[in-house]
Amino acid sequence: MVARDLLGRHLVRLVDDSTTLVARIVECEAYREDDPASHSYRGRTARTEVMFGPPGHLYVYFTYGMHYCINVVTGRDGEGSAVLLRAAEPLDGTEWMRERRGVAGAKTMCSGPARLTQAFGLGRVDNGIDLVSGDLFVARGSPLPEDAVAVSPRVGIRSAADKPWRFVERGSPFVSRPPSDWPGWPADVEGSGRRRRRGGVGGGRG
DNA sequence: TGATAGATCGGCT
DNA sequence: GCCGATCTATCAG
Repeated sequence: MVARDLLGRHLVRLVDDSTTLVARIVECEAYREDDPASHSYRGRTARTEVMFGPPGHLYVYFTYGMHYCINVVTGRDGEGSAVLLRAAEPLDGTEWMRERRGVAGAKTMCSGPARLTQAFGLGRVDNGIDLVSGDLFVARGSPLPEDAVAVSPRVGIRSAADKPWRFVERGSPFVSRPPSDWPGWPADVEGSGRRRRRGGVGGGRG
């Protein structure tokens, strides 16, 4: 599975001659065309067009009115599959990221899909860029051994929430939300914390 | 045309 | 721990 294979690899962006951003991917989620939680589930639209394009491209989407998230398109041309990059451990270029993020701590620098996107200075304009020939790409990094990978249900979705298509590095402090089966994190997924509120979000227009 | 849900984060209590 | 901000696509009528 591609999503699992991305863990431990390095996300690299060449900003300019003196600045290179490197972050080690510690958390990601798989989204497929036949997956109700995926943007591509309802078919090809102008927004999800990139997802259906050839693999190795970047799919950037905007959500909740204020956040961008980045995905790596994995499916063949015409297939709407992608992997959401949820969290990473900053390795290099952290000062540049810090300016972008406005936070000091490394732990919260990239610990969330929107945070990671912001830290790398990515946005809507980067939607559809080529991850092979451009200045943003995924390097080999250090692939994780099998026993270092934890699998859990995905975060923040209602449909297909039972699908264990979220992959995280076991024990990493840089993940967005530790899975419920980690020691010291009882029942985080279902019980406490962020329940999806209802009725307060819709209707907004800009 | 209007209503609703959504792969979130940060601030305030 | 809870709530607000604010854009986009889809569905219903």
